[in-house]
Amino acid sequence: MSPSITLERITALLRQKGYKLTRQRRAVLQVIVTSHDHMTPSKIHEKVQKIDPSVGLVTVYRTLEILTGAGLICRVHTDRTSRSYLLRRPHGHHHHLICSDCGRVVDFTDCNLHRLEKRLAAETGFRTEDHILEFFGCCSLCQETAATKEEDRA
Amino acid sequence: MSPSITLERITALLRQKGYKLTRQRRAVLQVIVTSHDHMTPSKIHEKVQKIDPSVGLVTVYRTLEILTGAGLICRVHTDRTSRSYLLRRPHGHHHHLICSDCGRVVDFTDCNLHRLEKRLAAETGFRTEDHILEFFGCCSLCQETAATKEEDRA
DNA sequence: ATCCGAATTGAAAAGGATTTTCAGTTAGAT
DNA sequence: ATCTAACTGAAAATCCTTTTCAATTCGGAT
Ligand SMILES: [Mn+2]
Ligand SMILES: [Mn+2]
Ligand SMILES: [Zn+2]
Ligand SMILES: [Zn+2]
Repeated sequence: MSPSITLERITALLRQKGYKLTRQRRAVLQVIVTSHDHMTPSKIHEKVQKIDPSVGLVTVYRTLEILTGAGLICRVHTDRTSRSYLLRRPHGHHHHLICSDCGRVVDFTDCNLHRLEKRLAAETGFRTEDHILEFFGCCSLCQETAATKEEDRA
Repeated sequence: MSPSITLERITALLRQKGYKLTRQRRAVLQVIVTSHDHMTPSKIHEKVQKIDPSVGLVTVYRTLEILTGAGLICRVHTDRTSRSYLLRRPHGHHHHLICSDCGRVVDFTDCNLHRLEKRLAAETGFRTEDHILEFFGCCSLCQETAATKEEDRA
């Protein structure tokens, strides 16, 4: 079992990489660590401003770039125009189950695409090096909520 | 074997849907039908202008929207900021093998993710409804090119 | 072949996301 | 406490995409 990603662990890693731990960065980190949803830079900024209204959107962008470079956050792939980020919880290769209702993301690590990759290589001559895989749907919490509403109506 | 997607077939379908077949739209269609690469609106515009320099970028965007609505083109999911489109060759649900060297896209239809979806539903309670799956790598042509260069050096 | 009206067009402006610039501020080593 | 490179916010610049609007064009009706 790998250790969970805590604020302390992240700040230690950033400090180790030579980054300063500013008031602004702490606020951005706090927002990201305490959320299970994927969030756009703008949404993160909105939440950060509740902690510290003086933090600018540009600083959010800059912090997200650092965190991406350090492998501490993931981007989720959606059809939206703006990017969307999330704390990287599993350390290695993994994928996301994204709730279309609430934005919650559940991670999974075992995608088992080797067989498919091998078949495609044989059929098309294509040598695969990487892949994107994201599932969209409804998380268990939102299913419960929907079920409860259904009951109330009865 | 489903019939191949020809320019005639597409224009017939658009006309049937009540769209006018303008000079500009014909140019955009020609560019898309004759390419196996995914292309950004800007790249498409560039190619369209070689056929007809008077066509504006805005018209390319508008035509892409119509073609998307009619299910005649696909978007590919990459890390780039701008969108990228491609003629939709398989009719139904399918995915892409995208060459990182030349941009060529090879389609495949049989993703076989049902088992994985079932396992994830059992493990996480998540009910999946849709997914994105794209492979990145090197197409057979670019592998040959690379191999030839390697030989020449010897 | 000509006419007509709605659909379509290009140019320009607006919009939205992200990046760059720059002068002032600050974290953290000494 | 001092110092300096790293960091910051505001504003401007860049991209990509959409909207607006007056002029043009397609294609059905004459
Ligand atoms: Mn992730
Ligand atoms: Mn496709
Ligand atoms: Zn949910
Ligand atoms: Zn290639």
